[in-house]
Amino acid sequence: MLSIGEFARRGRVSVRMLRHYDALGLLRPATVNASTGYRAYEARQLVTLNRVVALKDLGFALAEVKSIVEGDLGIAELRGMFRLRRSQLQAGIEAERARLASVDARLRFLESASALAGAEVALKAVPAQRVAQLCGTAVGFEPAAIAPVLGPLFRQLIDTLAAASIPIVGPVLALYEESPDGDALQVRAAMPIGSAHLPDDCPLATAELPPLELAASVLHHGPMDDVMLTLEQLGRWIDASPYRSAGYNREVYLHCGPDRSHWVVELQEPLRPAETATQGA
Amino acid sequence: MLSIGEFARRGRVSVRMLRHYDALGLLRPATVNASTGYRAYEARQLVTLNRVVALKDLGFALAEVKSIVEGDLGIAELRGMFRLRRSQLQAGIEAERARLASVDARLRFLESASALAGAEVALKAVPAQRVAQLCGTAVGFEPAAIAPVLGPLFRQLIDTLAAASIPIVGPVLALYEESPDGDALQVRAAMPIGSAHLPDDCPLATAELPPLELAASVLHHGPMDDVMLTLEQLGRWIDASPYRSAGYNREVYLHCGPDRSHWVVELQEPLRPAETATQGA
DNA sequence: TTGCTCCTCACGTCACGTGAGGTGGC
DNA sequence: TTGCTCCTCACGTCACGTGAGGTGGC
Repeated sequence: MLSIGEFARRGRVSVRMLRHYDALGLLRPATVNASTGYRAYEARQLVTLNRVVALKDLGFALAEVKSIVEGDLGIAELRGMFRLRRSQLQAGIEAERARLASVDARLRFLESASALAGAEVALKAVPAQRVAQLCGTAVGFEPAAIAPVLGPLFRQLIDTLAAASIPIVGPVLALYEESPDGDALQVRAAMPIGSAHLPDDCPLATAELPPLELAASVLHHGPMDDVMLTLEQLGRWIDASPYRSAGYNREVYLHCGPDRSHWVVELQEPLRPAETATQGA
Repeated sequence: MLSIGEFARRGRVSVRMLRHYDALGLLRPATVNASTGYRAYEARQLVTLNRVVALKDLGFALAEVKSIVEGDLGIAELRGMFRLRRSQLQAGIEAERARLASVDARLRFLESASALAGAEVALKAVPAQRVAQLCGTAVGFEPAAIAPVLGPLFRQLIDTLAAASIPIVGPVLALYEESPDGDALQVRAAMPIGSAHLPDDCPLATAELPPLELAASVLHHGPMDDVMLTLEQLGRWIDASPYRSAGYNREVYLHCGPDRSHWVVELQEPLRPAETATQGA
């Protein structure tokens, strides 16, 4: 028989953990002294303790560990628990990898001199353009919600124009508007087509994009997942300028080949002078 | 100005989170109605909210998020935080991968018929053997603590015997004993050498391994990281038998090539009859 | 008046860590 | 008597979720 301290040392766990497992009914001491309350464990209980620790280390909650070690689960239920845990682990690894990629992007950003100066933000005017366009709706405002909407729109737009032999006169654009209920984002994919005429059976709409009298322009390099970093830089530049944002920014896809890390996208944020600013929502 | 409900919907967060961020001083509403306590946010605060959410999603604690968004960190400190987070993420991914491998091993184990029957556990007697041996100390009892100790011992043992041209008469063994203070594990790598004579300058010791009059034997297939599963199976078999464990098991490395998933290791657990059993610690 | 939104406590979550305050055996 | 180990509360951790109980504007 081992005292709780001995048992804890042998099992490489804390005394507090053993008391906790006792309280949960997960691992009860073999005997408890009725007068002193001292717990006593048998050496063979180390096997159970090791199982508990191993299962806990796999990420099971103690309630799950309890049902597993108590052996009142059928083989099918056991398999179910482990399969569930496996899929959770896989999903967790994927999520962590995405986080790591994002942290890496921020580090690259911090280490590039551009992050310090923000020197490439420039004021410009954007002329009106005639475009062929397609619309969609994204459920969120973040890049991960927009990409799966915008991607297919771009593809359909390009394929349709190519099939109709419409000449393209500039890089493809993305434009955003709030949806009426304010909960979603209207996404617009647009391609400049000059004065070209669309065939009657064409599923695309034409539109006249209004000019931007005054816009802040900056180039984003890399995958659009990281565009928030460049947008933050743009936001800081605008905050320090005598202007304020006057709406959602346009995206001009200057270079978008198969390697997403080499994309170049111009962000054009419409501006208005600060004195009359009422922040566009 | 937006009510807390509006702001929460736009920012895709809960109202409770906004109140929490207010309480922490992480994101204060632009104004608070002095009589009603109603919070009011400006639309431009959505930018800050999005930064907060993005940083939180990267796994930063709210206190860290606060110091980052407040901008009172130098570029070096920022870099330090992101580098730390990166290494934490990398370590976390590695740990999750190890867990996943372990869960997979358990699933394979559950799905193999052997897990159900445990039929290959057998009683046997192990004769005495003369061995050359090397000893080491592992800081823990788990496979991950033992492997880095045992591996080099095996390699040194095999290399030394080969250099001395000592013929080997059986598979290599591992034996375990508790260290005197009970906190660590003595690890012994042993190679049967029959009656061969070791040269005087040989760093190896010879020893006579005592026989095991009665042992439970089972084969473990796969990497030793998963040996606990087979040991559990062995433990259940012994529990159901009229015997009890009488010490640490020996490991006989029958097949241990470069592909660890094809290893075959016999586990030999010394037994004594249950009636006289006092569990050897 | 009925809904709806807003408010402030305050408890619960999860697996313990960490004292506080006290007791029992060498 | 002094250490050492053991005991039982009970609060703190972290980022909120979830009521409870109440108020203000349409």
